[in-house]
Amino acid sequence: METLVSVLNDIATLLELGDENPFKIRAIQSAARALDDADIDSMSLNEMLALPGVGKGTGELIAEFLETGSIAQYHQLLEQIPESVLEMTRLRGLGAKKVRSLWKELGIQSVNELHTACEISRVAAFKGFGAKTQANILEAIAQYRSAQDRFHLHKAMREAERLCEVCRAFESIQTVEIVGELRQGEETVSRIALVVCGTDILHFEQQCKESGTELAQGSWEAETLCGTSTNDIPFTIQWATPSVYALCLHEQSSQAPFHEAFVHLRRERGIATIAAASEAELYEQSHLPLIPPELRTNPELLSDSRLPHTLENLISLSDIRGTVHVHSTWSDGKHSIRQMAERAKALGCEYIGICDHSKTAVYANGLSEERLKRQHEEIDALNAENLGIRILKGIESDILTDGSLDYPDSVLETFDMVVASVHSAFTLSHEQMTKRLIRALEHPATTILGHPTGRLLLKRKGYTFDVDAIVETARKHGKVIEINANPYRLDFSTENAAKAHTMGVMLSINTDAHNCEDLAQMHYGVQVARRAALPRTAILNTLGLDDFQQHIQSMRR
DNA sequence: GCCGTTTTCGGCCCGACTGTTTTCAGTCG
Repeated sequence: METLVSVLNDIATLLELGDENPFKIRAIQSAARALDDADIDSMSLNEMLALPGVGKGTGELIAEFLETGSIAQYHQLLEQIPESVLEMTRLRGLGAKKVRSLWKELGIQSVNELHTACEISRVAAFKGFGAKTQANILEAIAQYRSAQDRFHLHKAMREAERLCEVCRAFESIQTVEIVGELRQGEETVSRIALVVCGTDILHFEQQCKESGTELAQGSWEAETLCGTSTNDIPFTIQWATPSVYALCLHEQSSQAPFHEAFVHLRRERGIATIAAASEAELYEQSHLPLIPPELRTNPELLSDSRLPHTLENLISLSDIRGTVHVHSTWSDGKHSIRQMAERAKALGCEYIGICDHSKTAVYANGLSEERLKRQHEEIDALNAENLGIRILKGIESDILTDGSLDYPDSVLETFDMVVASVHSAFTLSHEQMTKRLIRALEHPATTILGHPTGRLLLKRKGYTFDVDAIVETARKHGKVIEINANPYRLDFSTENAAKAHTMGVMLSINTDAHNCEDLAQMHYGVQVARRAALPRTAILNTLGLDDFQQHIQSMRR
């Protein structure tokens, strides 16, 4: 979906492809950046026009977009430059300059043509490019294509919830449930899946047709409506009558082998009926405790003697007592410390750990030692107001290339907690990166290793290092490893989180929120932990304020 | 195109990394 920020950035890229004045391009990009960094959803046009970096020219574009939902200049540019050329700039490692020379001098007009050109080594032979670049392009294309039919959780979830609302408004529908990959907590999803319950399918079909939504364009396959949402995410809506609804929910919210084993077990236990009011009732009929969708993967779980214990202790969102590793306007966040704290409190948190970027992260407005002092004064003042939530002084310290942290020890001592993260030099060797992370974990000031692998889902693989050695170092020094709940990251993964827990390392589920809304993404991280079957005791931020503070203080010794 | 002043033009331009080059252009966070 085109947003104001994405259209402005596309205009800038198109101008760059057309060899416009670089300073003009940068001006548009910096206006787009200013809008992206600001909280524009709650801003008036005049407030947007007052942002630094927004002047007369971009101001007119913004006004046009707000009024018409589009920008004429964008469409004019697309008449001169094919959209498929613009698409090539989405490939990792290819910017507008390289794409322009491929397009203008080699006549390559699309990702497909670029792929062919690489395969016959036409690109490697071209000036400014070489064998390595060609190989990188092929890898970028493979990555791009594999990401094309998958979607980030939060984008699919937003669409799924909207489709649910549409269905809920139909008289023909009694209940609606999101199922499939979203409900099971996959890292990314290929489609949105809903199950709807009702008694009159013809009435439902009719209401879909008349809804004026994407449901009208869908096609029916048996009792399932298939289509594509306005954000180009495929969806399926399965129709179920009340008697089969619960079983249908179960089937659509489980891995196939698990569901088959479940049905088989029911048959073995002589359960003849398929009717049940809910999944809970299905499990009750089967003399089993309710297994949540995240764990419906391995059929062996059904006969696991530890199952009741696992389920009783399984982490859930309501166990979370605090949110640490969040950003504010002091670095690259959209909202102030006060705003973040108030929202966290509304979400039920007892404490919030403000961890803005450290000084090396210049592009993210990282904090100088001087600004840190002022930030700490602000936090002291806010805490003195008794907001009903404790604000902890934290930092997301860059782990420098040699594994050291970003401030001298005298400064590091002033924080309640330190999240240590890698933001640069991703391409160190396996050995060097391992050494780097070990050194960071060995620092007494380090509390949590942030987004440990550095992966960006559908975009970038993590850096390479010895996961076992890092987990072992964390165990040895009593350090905590993050499960970053941001749907672009989900880092540590379920597999790694399970490994860390097995090896005796605590994890912390952190949103890494850069604005108030993202504080509500905690549940994506909780899903990662639930898929790993982690108990609440494995998660640092299930501790209440006093225990949490005691724990992080004891880690320094 | 934006900005700011030594103010209506001229400068803007982080810094690390990569891959291509033999000194630098392009990309990215």
